[in-house]
Amino acid sequence: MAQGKIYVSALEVAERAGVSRSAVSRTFTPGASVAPETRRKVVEAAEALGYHVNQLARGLMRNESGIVCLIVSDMATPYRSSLIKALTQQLQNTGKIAMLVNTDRSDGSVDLALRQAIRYRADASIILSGLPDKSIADLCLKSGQRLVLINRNDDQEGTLKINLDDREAAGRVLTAFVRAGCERLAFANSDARTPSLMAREDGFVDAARAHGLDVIVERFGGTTYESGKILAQKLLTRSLRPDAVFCATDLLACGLLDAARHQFSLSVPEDLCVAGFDDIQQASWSSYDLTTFSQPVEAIALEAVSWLADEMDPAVRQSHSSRRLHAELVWRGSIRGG
Amino acid sequence: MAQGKIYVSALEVAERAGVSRSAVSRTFTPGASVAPETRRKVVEAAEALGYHVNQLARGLMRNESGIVCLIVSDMATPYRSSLIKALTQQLQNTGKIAMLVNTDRSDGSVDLALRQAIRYRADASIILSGLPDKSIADLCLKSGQRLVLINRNDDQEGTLKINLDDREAAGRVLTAFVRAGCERLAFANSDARTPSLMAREDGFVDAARAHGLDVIVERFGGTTYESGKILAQKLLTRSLRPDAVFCATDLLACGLLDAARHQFSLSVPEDLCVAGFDDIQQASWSSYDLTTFSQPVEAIALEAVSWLADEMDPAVRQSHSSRRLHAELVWRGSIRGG
DNA sequence: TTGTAAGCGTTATCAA
DNA sequence: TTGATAACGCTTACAA
Repeated sequence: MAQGKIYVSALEVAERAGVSRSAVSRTFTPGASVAPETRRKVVEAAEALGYHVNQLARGLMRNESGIVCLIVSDMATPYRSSLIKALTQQLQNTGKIAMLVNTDRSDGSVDLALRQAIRYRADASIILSGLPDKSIADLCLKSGQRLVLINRNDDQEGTLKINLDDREAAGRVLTAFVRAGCERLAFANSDARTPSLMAREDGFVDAARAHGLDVIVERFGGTTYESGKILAQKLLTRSLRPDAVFCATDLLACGLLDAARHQFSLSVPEDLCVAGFDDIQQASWSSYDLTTFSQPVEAIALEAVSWLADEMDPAVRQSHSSRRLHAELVWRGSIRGG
Repeated sequence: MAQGKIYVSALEVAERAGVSRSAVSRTFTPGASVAPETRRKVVEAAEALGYHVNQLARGLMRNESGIVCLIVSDMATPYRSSLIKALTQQLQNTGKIAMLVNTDRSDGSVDLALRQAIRYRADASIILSGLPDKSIADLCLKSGQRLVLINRNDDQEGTLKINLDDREAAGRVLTAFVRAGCERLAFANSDARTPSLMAREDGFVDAARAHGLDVIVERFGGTTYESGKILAQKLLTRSLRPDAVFCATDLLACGLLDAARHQFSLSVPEDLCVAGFDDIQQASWSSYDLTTFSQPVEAIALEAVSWLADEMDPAVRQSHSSRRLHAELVWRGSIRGG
């Protein structure tokens, strides 16, 4: 039990300033009418006393906590952490504050996180990984909490879904591979089967088929560097070795590249063309120099936060509940003939 | 204004269960005395209604919000994000929840973050970057909010300071360099001059001097990959080229390694030995294979969180207010003769 | 073990 | 513009 928390209250400020507590309240409520002289006295007293509005109480009254809950797994990953950074920053810019909840791969863990969001009466929850149970998501929505899903698709009504044009992006890599003269194509995926990963895979396979080409698909583990190395083993030991691999994420691509060069002594892009997805920092490092797609993290964060800030009636909100953002191809040296 | 948030309250649960609201409250208060039959009725009603305790109201009454504020800059960086992950996880394990505040390099930004922590009546704040103004830190402490400083040193009383044995670690790299037969030593640092970075630098320089060796010190920019590349330019174009560089962080080391190999065509560790600090993921990637020091993130998080959970009177807490953790040398291939 | 009632620090309503 | 007063949803003596 944390003891002895003794913050100064509006009442003390009011007494010191010689005004009513309502005057104090108004002084700290943007847009409330308070005489300049009164405001001055209040501000002075507040500063002298070290007064800070109690957001717990304010949230209770206003029915608006200012809290937005970020629900994430694998948050130490380059892409995830950059998204978290963008989101917290944008939230702060609009006067909100981020609460961060870690989830693991287990099914109920998103639900648990959402329950925590409800307990703290978060104004909204942004889900970066996993998918909540329908019943708990419904509870959030019914309670007036907004829900944003990033890179998942789900038919929940009243939520904002932000996605990329993964399928189309996959088609663009294929074109690049074909132009580079590649013929034996492969796709390296994790076995997680999340919507965005599958969209990249399907998009690539379909586009290849349209060109009359086949794709070797391998899936393994999570979207990690280590999985990338293993996928390299599986792909590069084949009798008909692929000459182009599209990796579902940059992390996979980095692992695959390292294995290709150091274990299989292949030259990139001469012997093997590689593309990734996410444009994490490391993709630009000269050891990788990876051609990839940039995740528009700032744009994603902006979409999410401005949708949250938007005051619109539920009907309108619903009709604007899905955003598709563009993943830009970032040309680097891992595909021939950029 | 978020409208229409309509959560079910304890009163509604009480009515449905046919008990008083205090019975409901007690049911959700661990260790409160309530008859099994009453509890059953309450739990049933709560589940049917989708009731969740309002932490805003509970925090107001109990004078304990359950919120811990994490104050961080450069949170998308590998080391920082892994520390954030460990902290949020451990906090969740003890029933607390993390609030995340982004700071930039500017001076007042930590103060602003701390003010936010005060407004939400956070039980504690953990500062990972920057240093608060004494007056505001005092306000936190006086208000009963606990303060944890990671990798900063400051003489604030009543705060927990967690540090590593940076100086000693630096001495251990020096020994390794000397054993490897290196003679022209260099230290690559950012110009940020934070306590831990300076401790590594000073420790290295002093240890070298004790061996009768000089150290070329270069400082530039932030602790980033790009700075590492620039530092490589500065160090490796010297007429007497260093044959060993200790980099203040792994990110610097990665940049320096890439420049050394790709721009200066040097072999590591044959022509140049390199060591880093932090043991970020990328240090273990085969393109880097960097000898470095591991940041004991889990141990750091554990120290912080258990100190927060500890109920002790202020006097005792003060005498236990500083922890020094050990940074373990992780041997990889960037120094000869491991 | 249970219920009643007071109080936590705010804001919103409504006269003045 | 200002001040009293009633909420907000909860916990916690205190009494039953």
